[in-house]
Amino acid sequence: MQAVKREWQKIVYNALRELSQQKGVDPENLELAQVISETPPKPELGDIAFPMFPFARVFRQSPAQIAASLASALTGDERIGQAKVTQAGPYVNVHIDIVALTEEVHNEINERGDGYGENRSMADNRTMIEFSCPNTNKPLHLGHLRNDSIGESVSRILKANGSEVRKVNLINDRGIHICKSMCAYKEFGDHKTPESEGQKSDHFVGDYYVRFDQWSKEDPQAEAKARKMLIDWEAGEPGVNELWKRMNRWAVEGIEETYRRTGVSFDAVYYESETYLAGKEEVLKGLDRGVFYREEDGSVWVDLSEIDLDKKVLLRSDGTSLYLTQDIGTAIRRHADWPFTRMIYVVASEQQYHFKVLFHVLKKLGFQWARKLYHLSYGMVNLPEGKMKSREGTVVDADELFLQLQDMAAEEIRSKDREDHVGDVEQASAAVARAALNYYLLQVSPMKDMVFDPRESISFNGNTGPYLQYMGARISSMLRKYEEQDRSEPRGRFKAELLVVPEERQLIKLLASYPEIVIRAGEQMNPTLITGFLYELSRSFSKYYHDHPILHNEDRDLVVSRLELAKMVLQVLKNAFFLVGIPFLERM
RNA sequence: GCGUCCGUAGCUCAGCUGGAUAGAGCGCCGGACUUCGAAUCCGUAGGUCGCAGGUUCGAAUCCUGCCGGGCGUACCA
Repeated sequence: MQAVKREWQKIVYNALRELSQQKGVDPENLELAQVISETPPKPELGDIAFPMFPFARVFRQSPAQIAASLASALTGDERIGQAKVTQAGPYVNVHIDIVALTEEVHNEINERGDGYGENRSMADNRTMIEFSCPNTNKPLHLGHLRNDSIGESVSRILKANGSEVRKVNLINDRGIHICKSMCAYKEFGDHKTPESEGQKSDHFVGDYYVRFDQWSKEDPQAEAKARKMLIDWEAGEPGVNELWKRMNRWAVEGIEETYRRTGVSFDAVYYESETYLAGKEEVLKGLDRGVFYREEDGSVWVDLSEIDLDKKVLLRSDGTSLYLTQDIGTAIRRHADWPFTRMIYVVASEQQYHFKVLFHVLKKLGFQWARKLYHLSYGMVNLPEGKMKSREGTVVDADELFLQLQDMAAEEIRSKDREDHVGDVEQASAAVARAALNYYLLQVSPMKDMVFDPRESISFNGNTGPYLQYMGARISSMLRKYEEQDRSEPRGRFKAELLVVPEERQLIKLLASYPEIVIRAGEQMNPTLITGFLYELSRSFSKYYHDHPILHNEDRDLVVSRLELAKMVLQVLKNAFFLVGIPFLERM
């Protein structure tokens, strides 16, 4: 569709130049960039619109007059082929040759299949993208789910644009908060295990983190014990190390199970316990080179006045490192492991300051790639009742939420008497839950805070993931019906010129625009463009097949032509589904 | 205080590089199943696009100021 627009932009531009010569206006006053293409507000008006406002001055004519001259000049011109050009007020409207476009899109989608929409615009990119980054003291919550959805989706979108992509996770497996759950387990664990308690292992660990909180309120010694444990851990004390390994394994295994559930994966996993010392070394090197300075108490600082910020500690007075220090080490190590052309951090907006500082420090250290670091920040997820607060226990647990959605989906399948049709109810309901979750989370621009309404997200009416899946399942169902039909009848042939109703025209244009949507989503790193497109395509098709029978037609050619259109829609739905983590279902 | 992001219908959100009467979903009210699965479709009502200026032929969109809100501004992560 973009190609068609560009082509018309040139035709209109050339026609304008010719017109200018007739009027005795210097054509050099006209620029191609001034010829802006738009979409008319109503499809009856045309497919592409060119406003004539910018040319009123040079022509010393009203935009409407220019539009009228241009439309009549182009009408009958052989350059426009089967298309039509009309004037509507100050606009020149083009009614494109839809049959040609239909044939083109049909060929394109059939040839490229799952690859339709992919392009090579980012072919020279090696993108590393970090997301999720859980702590090993508690299970994932709703905030992580938004992070994961965005990270996974953006990764897929960048890949679709030709970039090489490496998804990395950074597991925060050390520090005082990890020691707290360990301490509580040591105190109250009584050799229990997730197996003995029949509990998901990360939840098992998380419960001890909560237990520590209670404990520290009753016993002032608790905090001291945790601090002591951190020192022992850093010293490599065997008993502590043993406990740490055990509990981390439980936490990580549980979290990985959640990833499998929600459809998230990584190409590489980093552990802070393995990289935190590297940061310290880098800071000390920077200190030697005079990039940083040392205070009297021994702490190491960076002066941020160059970026209008204050100053920041990089190493504590006792020599231990901080979050920022670790991230410095991790970044350097990652670039050494896999030299990227750019790196994206998917992290909540509350850490904007942190990344501003981190990127600046890396630049100061002289790393060229530091200018290619990007913080993809996203807003908070709130509940209809208000904010999630861990202290008040209003944090929505990821597993709990997912299972709740899955139950609702299963209930819906049962209430519609569809168990026999879907086969494995559990699998189908899990797929529906995934669609509901990912679509709901990716519908909102990442930057914005959002409200997650569990009830609305699990609703199967309206603008939801399950609705989109339903569209895919319905088309699949039609295709099956057609295959089951009596084969003795002669099959029809696909004829683009039979697809003439407005809804078909609309669908063709949507299908043709998909590749440019993928490009824009990639440039902006914004899955919203894909979710918006998906909804529009689904709604258009839904209305279309509701009003226009596909299989029930006398004309066999029309049946095949409409069926081919349905197949195209299905293919594009599938392709876009993949980019936003909606599982495709043949039946539901 | 400073930094940063946000402020569009009762609620949740779209709105491409500024362009023709600002769009969806939910909710409300009212229609459509002897025909491809009604998890659907159609229609009605509902908006001074926070406020005030500015740039422009034209502003929800760009600029400035104000008002309201989120987040940050730790030798926490």
